[in-house]
Amino acid sequence: MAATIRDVATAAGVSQSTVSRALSMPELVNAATRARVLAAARQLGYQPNRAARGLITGRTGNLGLIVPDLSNPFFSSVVKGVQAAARTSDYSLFIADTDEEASAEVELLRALTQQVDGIVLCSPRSPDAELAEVGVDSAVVLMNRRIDGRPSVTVDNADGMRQAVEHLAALGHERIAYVGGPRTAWSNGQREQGLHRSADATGTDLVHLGHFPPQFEGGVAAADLALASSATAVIAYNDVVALGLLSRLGMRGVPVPEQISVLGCDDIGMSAMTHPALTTVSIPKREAGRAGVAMLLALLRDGAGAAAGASAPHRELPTQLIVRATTGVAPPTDRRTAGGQSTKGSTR
Amino acid sequence: MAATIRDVATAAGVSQSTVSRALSMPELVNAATRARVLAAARQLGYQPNRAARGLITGRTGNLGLIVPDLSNPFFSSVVKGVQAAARTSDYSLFIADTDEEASAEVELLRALTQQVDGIVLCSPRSPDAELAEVGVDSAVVLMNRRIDGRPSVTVDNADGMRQAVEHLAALGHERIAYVGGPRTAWSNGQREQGLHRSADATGTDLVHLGHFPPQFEGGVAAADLALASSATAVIAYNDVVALGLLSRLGMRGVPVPEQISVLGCDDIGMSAMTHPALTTVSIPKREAGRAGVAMLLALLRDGAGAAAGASAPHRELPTQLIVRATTGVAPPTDRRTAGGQSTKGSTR
DNA sequence: AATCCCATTGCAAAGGATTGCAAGATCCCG
DNA sequence: CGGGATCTTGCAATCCTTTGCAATGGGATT
Repeated sequence: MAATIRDVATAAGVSQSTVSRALSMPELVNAATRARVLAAARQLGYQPNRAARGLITGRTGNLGLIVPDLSNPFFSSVVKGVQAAARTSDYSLFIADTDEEASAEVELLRALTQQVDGIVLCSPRSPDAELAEVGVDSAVVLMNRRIDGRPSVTVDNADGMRQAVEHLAALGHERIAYVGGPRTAWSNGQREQGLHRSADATGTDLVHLGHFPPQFEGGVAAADLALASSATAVIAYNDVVALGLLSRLGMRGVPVPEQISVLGCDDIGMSAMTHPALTTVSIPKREAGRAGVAMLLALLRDGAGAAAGASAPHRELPTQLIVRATTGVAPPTDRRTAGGQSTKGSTR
Repeated sequence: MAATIRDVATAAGVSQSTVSRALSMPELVNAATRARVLAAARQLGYQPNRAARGLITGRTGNLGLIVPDLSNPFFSSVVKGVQAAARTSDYSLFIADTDEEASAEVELLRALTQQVDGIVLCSPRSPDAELAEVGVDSAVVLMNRRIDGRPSVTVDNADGMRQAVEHLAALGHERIAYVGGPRTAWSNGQREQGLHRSADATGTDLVHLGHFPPQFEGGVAAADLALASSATAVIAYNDVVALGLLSRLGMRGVPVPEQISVLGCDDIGMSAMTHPALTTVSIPKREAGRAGVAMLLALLRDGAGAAAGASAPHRELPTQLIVRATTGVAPPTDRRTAGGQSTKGSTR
């Protein structure tokens, strides 16, 4: 049905090879011939068949992206960055969502690997060991996860937490609660480390409330624990969780930030729009997506094998605290546990 | 590098054709031979090269999905439905985001068309005419848009609006404002029609506030107009816009639903989580995604050409009003414009 | 004028899988 | 035991491009 290279060749009165060259290595063919070929190609609406090309060149012109949850605004932003970068480089993008299931990751990785030239694996939940054995043959860039010897793009989570803790400490908070994300999320580990270090450095207490699903409901569930912890500030694993916190706090009539300060992470669009607007550690999501693709393409250019060697490229993007309205000066000591009293939980 | 069908053939001591048949038409080959082939294939980790297969069969095993904005929760839900359905049918999915730009649609459609067997085009913003000339060669299922002679999946927007208006009328509202979505969105037109019809039927006034971007900011911008319109209830094009409305109303200190009721559309996850929780017209998003894929696959099975004929399949999914907390009885007449007084705009 | 070079172009071989056709084997029935 | 039907299996063509190699022809050099 569609025009093939033969049709173009016939129409232009040349051989297939000449058509092929006219299109992909223009300097090798005579200007006049090239013009004739291009005209014929345009007129027939010719577009090279990517399957056939892929068959012989061994490259597909496709990239893959695997994320834990497309409906998480953090990931949609990353996706947009990846998408934009892929498109400007003339690559098409396969996107797969694992629904936060670690087992789906390797499976998808395997399924995708043969149809793409490279994969951006975003925030993988699988243990290092499983990840290690996959994707050795195709280029894979890890995002939000660092494994020795593998290319990766990360953000400086620890520094973000440092900014957050210092901000809170400066406001007089002495006891800070952390609502943890998935145990399997590398970035969660990073944040906890940064948190502990900064808490020590500033001499503030850090109470870890546990691990919660990185969703709104997770925050809702954590809110009461936060209140009962007698902390005057809560840092959430991400903004969505922070929104959940805010929601439950509002429901219980706890004024934010008067009684308790709330701080998120990611800076999703929604965060600026709540009341009060959420103070958060901003992550350059789109930029991360773009960087991932850039790294992938560089890998492909230099030969994927080369990168498997000792020096896997790594890029770390900065984070930035955005102070909005959910953080304020710590309440005077006597008011500290006032709001939490309605629940009969201990203050610990 | 990877094992090819030849390797398997050699290992199993049969010809390539036998391997091919053993894998894709098992009943045609002797049980013993088949077992031998399968063993060899498994042992070598053989996976058929999709490009090569696609070259000869003319099918890629891929589907495409085009949406206006991946970061809109409505679309992420649709994506999830499409994704799930595609995966269970062993298709891979290309996803493209047009960033709400109509021109990107045809472009992407064209680019994608050669790499996929079929495309789900979700909520296209392009005019009918442009859409008509594209994708005649590959199967395209329209979603949230109906064009004669083209397969489509839609939801019963008009009925959703009927439910909304009747709900409000029953609560005593006599003047309802509508915050319109993009002029180019088919579903917006449908909603307006349903709105007018139901307003007439119930004898309520309908005031159209104009067209706004289908984002949070759109709702923020529309809130003041709504207040000034002296309507006692506002229906928003979608939930995200409704959230924007709520935010701005909150900022102005207008109590919802005491002074004004707010009603959204889509039922995105967030809607149930706001305070007060948003009354909305729920759309079966995932189901729509699944239905789109199902239709696409049916089309492919029956030969895409056949469907181009007179009877393009169409499926309309129901909508369902979900009453939550942002709608309440209309305020008594004397209070009607009270809250709006702080702005000096007229009550019209 | 003979030689050599270079630019340009065509031939034909991949690349990996599917599939129509035909051949060989097996089996049943008369 | 012969003939036909039924299973199995292999051969070889085909899908569309890319690309190494060779051939052609003209121009420049000696």
